[in-house]
Amino acid sequence: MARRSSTITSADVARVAGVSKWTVIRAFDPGGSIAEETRANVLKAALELGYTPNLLARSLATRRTCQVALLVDDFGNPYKLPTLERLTAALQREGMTVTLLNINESFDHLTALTDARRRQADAVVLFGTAFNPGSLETMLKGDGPPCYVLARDCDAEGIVALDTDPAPAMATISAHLLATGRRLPAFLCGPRTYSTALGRRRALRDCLAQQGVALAEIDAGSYEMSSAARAVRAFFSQSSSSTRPDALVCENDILAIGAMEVLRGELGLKVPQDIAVIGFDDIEMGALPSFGLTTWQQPWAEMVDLLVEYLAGRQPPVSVRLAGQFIRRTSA
Amino acid sequence: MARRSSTITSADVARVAGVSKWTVIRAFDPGGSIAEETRANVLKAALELGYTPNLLARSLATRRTCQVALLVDDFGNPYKLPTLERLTAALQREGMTVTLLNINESFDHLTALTDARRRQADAVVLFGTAFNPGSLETMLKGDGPPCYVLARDCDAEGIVALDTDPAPAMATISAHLLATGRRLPAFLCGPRTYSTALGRRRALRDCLAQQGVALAEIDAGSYEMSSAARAVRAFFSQSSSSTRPDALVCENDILAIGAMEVLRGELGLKVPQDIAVIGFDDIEMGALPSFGLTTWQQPWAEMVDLLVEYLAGRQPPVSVRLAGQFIRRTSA
DNA sequence: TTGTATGCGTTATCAG
DNA sequence: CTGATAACGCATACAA
Repeated sequence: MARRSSTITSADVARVAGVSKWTVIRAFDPGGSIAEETRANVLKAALELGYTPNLLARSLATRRTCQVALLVDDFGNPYKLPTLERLTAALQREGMTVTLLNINESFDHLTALTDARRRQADAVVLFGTAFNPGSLETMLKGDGPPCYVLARDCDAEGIVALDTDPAPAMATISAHLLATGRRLPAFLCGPRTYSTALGRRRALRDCLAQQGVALAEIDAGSYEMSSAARAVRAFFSQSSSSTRPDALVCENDILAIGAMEVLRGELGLKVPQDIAVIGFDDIEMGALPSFGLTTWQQPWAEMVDLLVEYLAGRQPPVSVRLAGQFIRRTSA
Repeated sequence: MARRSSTITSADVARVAGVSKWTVIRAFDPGGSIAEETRANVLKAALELGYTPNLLARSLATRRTCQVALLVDDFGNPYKLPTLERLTAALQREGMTVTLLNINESFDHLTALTDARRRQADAVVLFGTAFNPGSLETMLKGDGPPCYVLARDCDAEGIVALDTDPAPAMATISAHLLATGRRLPAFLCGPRTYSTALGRRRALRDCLAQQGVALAEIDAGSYEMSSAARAVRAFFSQSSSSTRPDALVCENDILAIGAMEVLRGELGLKVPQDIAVIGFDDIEMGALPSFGLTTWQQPWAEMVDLLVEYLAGRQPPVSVRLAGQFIRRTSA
């Protein structure tokens, strides 16, 4: 193979330092048995030449890349950004780095998982993506990196999921609604393919049913504010004043804000007087005085930190469902 | 070196298919000269064994990783998310993948650039990060991957920057303000270390000065809404009714919204009657009826698409300053 | 069309 | 403590 690159390698440094290339490598190994004087010489030569170890070659030999493949598909939800920020920062502190894989129509889970395998990623993290647990299981069959699911539940075999438990959240929300006199609650959910939609809705419905209260259901079909606006507009224009919901619980904050804009801006309803609005996630936007969105805070920091413990190998990976916290503001 | 892994390699497939490992590799090379029958056999064996080429080994040999290191530091600005989405999607379409590097106190540009070099990234993209052009130049000295700067200007040697030109933006905004009778404009900017702060402010000041109008300056110090709120609160509480600004141009939409919340919610001012508010970026939130933020849209799609052309090697990389577009809503 | 030798830059292991 | 040899899995050039 023709040498057509000018990359500086350990052999180059070795030549300059007057040692063998293995000694050069030892100089870069914190625990390498090497004389201090030799190491100093090598490091000096390395600095002169601008040498830096090639991680590709290292990974090939050690079978560790220190890279985590992160699969994301809903870029419309702003909560992803702070979570991404915390996750990347924490992993970088551990010497690991994140490869971001955007899941969409032309790049599905299988493609992404294959890419992660071919790149020898140390682990794969599915961050809030919509997936079919069954097909995921078959995709992960055989060898391949360990797989973690963040912010979504998943009972597939051998997959560790870190999720927010909908039960306490919806129990609290239900109690709050009933305590504040709401009797005609509705639930606004996004795409049906997301398990969170089902989980949260069912949890809320069950809680309300125990008190003899029914839950109306509105389908936005996606997690976009405009979809929420459209769905709310359609639903409320068809409901008479006696059947009109007096509370709207939304699958996430984005939907809640999209709904609120229509309720207040177009339908002239007052929040919370005419209708209570509750979200889920606790995104920054919801905290603005203009919205004052009452919501359920997902324990992002906790989830991310725990995930990093797993990835760093400090704790044995176990699926968990964390609680989160009720954030009461002015919208309910 | 002991063989301690169960990774399936081309040799394994070769054994099953009854050919040499080089033939296996040819089967996975779209342009490889190989008999159709042989290829079919090999692919069948590969499928059985679950073989997939090891990109690490390939990259080591070809000296191409098809990985782009993306350096990001301001995770507080929601516009990053859609841009990230478009960039990753476009690159994945080109067979490239993004490694996300979070720049912060404990992981600076030098660390990130070194990591990118060690990992043999094909290119480095600085996405709206605050950096010192001088030190960047020295860091990039020598070999190393080509470096691109997205959403920020940069005249460092050998660096290609894709940016929004502040001149036409501020000319338009200035004209709009004057045409709508504003005479006491102020500019709200984020951290001083960001070149956009200086560029936009200076451009606006120059335009206004030509018409004999002075520009007051408010310093938020960071890109957080709370900082904007604090700065606006402080500034307006000190200004008398005759010196109070009648227009507030903000370095970005986040600052604009933070400011608006205080202006309307705390100071009881009407937007745009009492004061016009203008942002920069055009984030989704600003388009909500509750804000109706008039702003300057950065041409994200254009910038990203052009960057991808460069990265894919279809166009010779050249620094550009794109125009963008005035988005007039209700706030000014 | 197929097989062979050699190189990519590192790590692991062993000999001195 | 240092040097040497074999591996990691694939690509390239060349020979058959």
